[in-house]
Amino acid sequence: MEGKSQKIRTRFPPSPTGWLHVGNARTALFNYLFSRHANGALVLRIEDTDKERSRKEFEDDIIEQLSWLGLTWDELYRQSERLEIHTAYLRRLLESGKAFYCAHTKEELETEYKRQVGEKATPRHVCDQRDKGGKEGIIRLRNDAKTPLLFSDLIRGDITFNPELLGDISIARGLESPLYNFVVVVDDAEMRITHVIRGEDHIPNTPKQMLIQQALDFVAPAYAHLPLLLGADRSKLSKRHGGTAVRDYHAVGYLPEAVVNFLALLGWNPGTDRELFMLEELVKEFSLEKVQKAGAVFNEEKLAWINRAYMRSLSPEQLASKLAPFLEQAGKSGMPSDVVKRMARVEASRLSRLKDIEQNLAIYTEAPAYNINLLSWKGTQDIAEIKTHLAEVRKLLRDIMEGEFVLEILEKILMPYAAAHSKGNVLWPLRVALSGREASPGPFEIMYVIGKEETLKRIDNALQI
RNA sequence: GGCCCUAUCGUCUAGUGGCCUAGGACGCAUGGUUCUCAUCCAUGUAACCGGGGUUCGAAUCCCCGUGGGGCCGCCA
Repeated sequence: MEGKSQKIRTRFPPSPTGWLHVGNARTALFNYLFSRHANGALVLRIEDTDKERSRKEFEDDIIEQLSWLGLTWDELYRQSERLEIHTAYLRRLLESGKAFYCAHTKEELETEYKRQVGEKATPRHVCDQRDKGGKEGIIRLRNDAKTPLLFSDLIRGDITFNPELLGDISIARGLESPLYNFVVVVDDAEMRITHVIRGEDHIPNTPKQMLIQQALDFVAPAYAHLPLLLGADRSKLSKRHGGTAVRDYHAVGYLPEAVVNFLALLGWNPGTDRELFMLEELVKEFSLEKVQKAGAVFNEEKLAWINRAYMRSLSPEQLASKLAPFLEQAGKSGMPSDVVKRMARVEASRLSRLKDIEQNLAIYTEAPAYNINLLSWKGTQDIAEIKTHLAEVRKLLRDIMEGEFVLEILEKILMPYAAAHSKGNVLWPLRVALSGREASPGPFEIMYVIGKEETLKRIDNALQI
């Protein structure tokens, strides 16, 4: 049968009150994967009803990071631009008597709250001023519901709440200032959202939103509550766990493909042993049935491993161009592009993140200074022997043409000599002469990157010691 | 405290009653390749929270504990 079913529509509703959080990015990703998989639409909704805390730069960051990750959306809304709609629905509720102005002061509510907590009762506010017809104070939804509220979560199954524990739900500070639970319900309905996929921390909001839906005669969307992203201590991932902003990972040179891949694997699995997936492949494989119920610890080691895998799959040219911004940051934007390309080839297996290039950068950009004792392999060689080997190597290198100064040829020409004198005796001093370091890429690799002229210069420097 | 969610190696997870002496990956350890570092390869390390049921048979189903988490705003 031809499906008459409505098109699937999901939404991602961040509030622009901070840099885009990785947990939110994952929620966005799952919404993206679910809707794209079903050929549906994704709505990006900026929830900026809190004027005090919302900032344009955070909204810009949300857009920038989502774009960086390769996530796209079909419609964009700003809640602040929809006030008339919200106010109209608020009026409707007020006029029908389903909502009322609650005149209790903050102090009174606080006293009530403390009393309830003291009595070990559920904190809630059942207003005794409902029918006073007041025109001031916050607007609450009249909640007389007695029968259990049930919804069937796509990930967790049936979840039931006792509505009597909710009290009269606050839905607005006033006609012009609607609150979260109310706005979400109105916007989801207005935007014809079919599936609400959000963090598990929203489960307690769901019954409140259902009550509002009922008052407004809206059909409830399907719900899927995702497991939370956790810190190492297994509590909800937050700023105190360190880098939680997508931009932080962006800034140190994680590849967007790696971040997406890693985030997808947090709380979801393909049902096979495969671990590396590009975004399009995730779209194809994704299903809510494979989503985990328990929280997942955000483990940067695994992210780094995935990132290395993606970086190694890049060609030297591709890696070089991704490295460019980081070289600029390190003040080395003047490096010739062919040198950068060769460096990319050599460093590819040594980087976890693009920014790590800083660690070895000096090897390629400046002649080394080092302790003369370091030139001796395992401390067994004397200066004379070291110089003999370096001089011999220099002779061999001198006859190689500029254009043939590549890994394969360098190795072919020098290895026989090195092997004849026990490799370490030749290669260690050579490598130290070139790098000045105890640990570094190999001598052939360094020579390949810095070229013939610089190579000879560095050997000469060592010879003069 | 109340309500709700949840529970397999340190971490991410496979497992939907027998194929499980529980598989993969990250990490870690050891060995190999190797002038050092890294890569790569091999091997190893390590888990079904506890107790009751149900069943011929439970990691898998049920119950009760316990642990962990989330939420209890005139924030979202």
